[in-house]
Amino acid sequence: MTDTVRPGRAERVAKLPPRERILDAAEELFHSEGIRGVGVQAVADRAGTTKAALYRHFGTKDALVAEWLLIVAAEYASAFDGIEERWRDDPRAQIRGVAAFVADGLSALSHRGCPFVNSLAELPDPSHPARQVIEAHKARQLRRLTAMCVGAGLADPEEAAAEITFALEGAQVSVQNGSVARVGERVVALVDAVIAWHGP
Amino acid sequence: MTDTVRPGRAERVAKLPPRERILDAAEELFHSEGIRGVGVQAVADRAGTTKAALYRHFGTKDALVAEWLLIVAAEYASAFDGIEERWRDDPRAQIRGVAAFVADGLSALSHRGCPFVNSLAELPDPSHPARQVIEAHKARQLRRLTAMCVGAGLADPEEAAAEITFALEGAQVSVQNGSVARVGERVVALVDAVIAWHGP
DNA sequence: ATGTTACGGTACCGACCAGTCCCACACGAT
DNA sequence: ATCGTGTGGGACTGGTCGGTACCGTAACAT
Repeated sequence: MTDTVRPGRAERVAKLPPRERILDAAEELFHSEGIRGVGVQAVADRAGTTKAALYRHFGTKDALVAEWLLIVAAEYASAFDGIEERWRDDPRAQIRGVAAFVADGLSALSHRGCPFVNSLAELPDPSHPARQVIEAHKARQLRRLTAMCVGAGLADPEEAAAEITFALEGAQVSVQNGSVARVGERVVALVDAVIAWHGP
Repeated sequence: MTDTVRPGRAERVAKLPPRERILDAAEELFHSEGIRGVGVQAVADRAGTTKAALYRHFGTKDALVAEWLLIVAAEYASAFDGIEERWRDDPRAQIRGVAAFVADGLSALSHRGCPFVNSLAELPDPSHPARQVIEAHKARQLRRLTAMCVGAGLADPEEAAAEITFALEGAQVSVQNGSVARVGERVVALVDAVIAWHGP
């Protein structure tokens, strides 16, 4: 009775090559359970493949972690692209769009915070291959935010971008421990205030 | 020649009872290497004692983690006490004092961020004994910050306290990845701006 | 002197870890 | 038909993990 035509989870993604399935599984498990809390066997199992295939493609757990974060960084970057595209000549609205994007991400159920921040907490070794991915992503994000602040004509764009970064990161952290309520609205309000504060 | 009178690290703290030495070792190792990255054997070694003694006192690694965080929370609380005492009838200065306190903590070399946030990233299990310690601490800190905002006569103290919390948490996160410069000054500036923004 | 207690030391357990190896099978190209 | 390649399956290694049990001893109270 279990072998009906209804495709199970493993079969739904069975059409993708093993490499993509492994990355999907890593995405899900690393984010929800933590990197060190997930063994490569568990990743291979959820991907419907084996450890051998995993090591054939990535060579190392650390490399898999780095590649996973690289994909997440690309997703963030394309979200930024969409925001810049949508409010093409209104940098102020772009900044608000970024804040709204983060606020939306907060409502994801059982939110575990920013994958980069969590990974940073789990990987204290500065030579870990994932570290440069994280730092590059954060630096790039700050650069884009700074460019938006420049475009918005803010008096001190670097300062404003830094403060907005604090707000966004802080909101993602605060949503993990349930102390602060209505985090989404409040981070948007704070970013708005920062824009107004530095505005022309 | 190695058994001179110069006391080694183990002897410097040898006067403290084993329980305190274990907690000191846990503090150091858990914070710098991460909870899951440190074995109980390593904690016992650095404490100059044995795993047996560690388990006699704490029963479980998880319990040791919880007790460590309890101590850190108490240290934060007493720092808040000192700040409230120092600017006894100037709540606005108290808030700035909190921001300066956090900013000072950022300059600690090889800063690994807030132990509570890092632990949260490492302990996704909501039933972990350390989780309630973390949540209680964060809630308490927000409550005290809100009280300061009330005392300062801010228009919307809950909102202001939440935004200040975002700023402080975000600064601690941002200092881990070196993307943002001058984090200390900037978080103080942001908190100042929030006060002014909500102020009467 | 005697008993109690906490201590340091160590051997040990079962479980899990990252990583390796070999095998049988399905496929596509020639 | 044959070959090479990537695959899923599983056994295996060496090491580390959290946690337990046992022992001899030093400190202290009585």
